[in-house]
Amino acid sequence: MKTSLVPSADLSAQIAANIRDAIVSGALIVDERLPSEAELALKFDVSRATVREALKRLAAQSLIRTQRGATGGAFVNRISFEAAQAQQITTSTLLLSMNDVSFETACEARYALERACAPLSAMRRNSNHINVMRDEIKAQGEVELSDEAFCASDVAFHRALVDGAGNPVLSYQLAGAVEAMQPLMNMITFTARSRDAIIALHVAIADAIEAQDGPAASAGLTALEAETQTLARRVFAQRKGHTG
Amino acid sequence: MKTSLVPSADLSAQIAANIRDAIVSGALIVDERLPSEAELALKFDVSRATVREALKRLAAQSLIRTQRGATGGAFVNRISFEAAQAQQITTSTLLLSMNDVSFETACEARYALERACAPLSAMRRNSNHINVMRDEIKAQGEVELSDEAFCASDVAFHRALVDGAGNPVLSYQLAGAVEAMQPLMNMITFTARSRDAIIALHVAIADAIEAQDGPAASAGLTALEAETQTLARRVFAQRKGHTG
DNA sequence: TGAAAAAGTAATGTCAGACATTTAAAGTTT
DNA sequence: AAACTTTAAATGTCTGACATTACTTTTTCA
Repeated sequence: MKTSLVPSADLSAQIAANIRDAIVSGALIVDERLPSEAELALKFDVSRATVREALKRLAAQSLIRTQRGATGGAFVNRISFEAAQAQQITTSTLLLSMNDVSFETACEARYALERACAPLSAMRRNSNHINVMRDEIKAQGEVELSDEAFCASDVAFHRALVDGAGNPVLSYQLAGAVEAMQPLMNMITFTARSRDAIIALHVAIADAIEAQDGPAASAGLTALEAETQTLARRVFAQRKGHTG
Repeated sequence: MKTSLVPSADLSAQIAANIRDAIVSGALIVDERLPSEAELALKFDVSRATVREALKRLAAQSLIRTQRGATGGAFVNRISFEAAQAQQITTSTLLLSMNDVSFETACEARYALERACAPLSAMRRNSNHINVMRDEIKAQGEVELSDEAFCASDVAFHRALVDGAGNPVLSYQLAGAVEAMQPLMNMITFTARSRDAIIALHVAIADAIEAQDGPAASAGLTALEAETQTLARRVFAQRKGHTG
C-alpha cells in the first residue's frame, strides 16, 4: 500500500481510495484481513473515527465486510454477481431518473442489449427458462392485473430470456438495463388492447427461443421494441394534451 | 422518510438504507439538502459519529455530496454518466477477477453486447467516431507498441464504436463490459502475426461502420470474437504446457 | 455612500477517550 | 472428556471538544 493520494479531499476518502487501489490491484486478495482499525489509524496517522469512515465507504461498495469479535476485523470481500447486480440496478435506476433520459433512448438501449442475448439464449436455454417465460405470459393475461404487476411480470419474462443465454456476465450487465427501465415503464398505463399486443409478441419470442430460432427471437424483440415505443409515444402525447 | 429498517445490521447501515430509499423513491430530490448531521442524529436517536458513517456510505455510492461551511451540508447528488461508469468499471473489473470468470465467458459477453451497438453505430456514427477508429488502428500498427498499450488502444477503438451509436445509456452499459475485460486481455501476449489479424478485422469493422453497413459490422465483430477466442486458447494452452 | 475588512455563525472534518457488545480461544471445573 | 467460565481482541457506539470552512452580517474607513 502506498500512503499518499489525491490531496484536498477528506482524509477518509483518501484512505478509502488507498485501500481500494490495493484491492483492485490485487495487493490485497480475497478474504485477506485488513489491519485492525487501531492499526490503520496508527499507520495513516489519523483517528480511529476517520479510519472507520473510510472502511464504511468501502463496505458500501461491497469491497470489504466486517466481523466483530476477537478474530474479527475487515476482510476483502469476494464481490458476488448478486451484490454487483443490486448495486448496478440502484445506480442505473437513479441515472435514468435523474438525467432526463428519454423513454425512447432507454428503451432503445434495453432492446438492443436484449437482442444481443437472443441468439445465445435460443442456443442454450433450458426447460426452466421456457417454463418461466410461459408462466409469466400466462400471468400477464390476467385481467385484474395492475399496471405495476404487469410491468414486474414483464421484467421477469425478460430476465428469463436473458438468463437463458447461460452467461452470468451477460445476465449481470443486462440486469441493470432491464430493471432500471421499470420505473419508466410504470409510467405507462396499459389498456387491455395494448396488453394483448405485447402478450402476443411475448408468445412469439418464447416460441422462437423454444424452437432455438435466434433470428426469429431477435425479430420478435425488434417488433416488441417498436410496439413499446409506439405505445409510449401515444401515452405521453395524450398526457401532454391533457395538461397543456 | 420512514424510521425503521433491517434490524440486526449496523445502525449506520440501517440509516444509510433509510436515506437511500428516500432518494431512490424520489422523496428526496436532486440537490435537496439533507438535515444537518446533528439533526439527523437527533432524528434517528444516534450519535453524530454514527450518522457520519451512514453519510459516508452514501457518498461512496455518489448518492450525496457534502459541502462545508455555514450553508453547507449533505446534498442529494445528481449521478453523472461519468461517475456511474467509473463505479461500474470498478465493480465489473473486480467481479471478473474475483469470480474465476473464464476468458471465454467474458469475451462472449463483451462481443455480444458490442454487436448490439453495431447496427445503431453504423446508422448514426459521425466523422469523429470514424477518425478515432482510424487513428487507433494506425496506433495499433506501431511495431514497438507494448501489449498493454495495444490493449488500451483496442479499448479506445471499441469505445468509439460503441459511442457511435449515440445512445448514452448504451455507452454507459458497455463501458463496464469493455473496460473490465482489459485486465484479462492484458494477460495475452500479442505476436506480430496475431496483431496483424486483429488489425485487419478492425479495418473491416471501421469500413463497415463508415459505409453504414450494420450487418457487415456485426459480422466483423463476430470474426474478431472468434479470432480473440482462438488466440486466447492458444496462449493459455501454451502457458499450461510450460508450467505443467 | 460604498467598498473593503472584520466579526459572527453554522455547518462539516477531525480527534481523543470511554464504554458496550460480540466472538473465539484459553482456562477451569466437574 | 465435556461443560462452563474467564479472558482478550476486535468492532460498534457515544460524548464532547476543537479545527476548518465558507457564507452572512456588521463594522470600519476612505
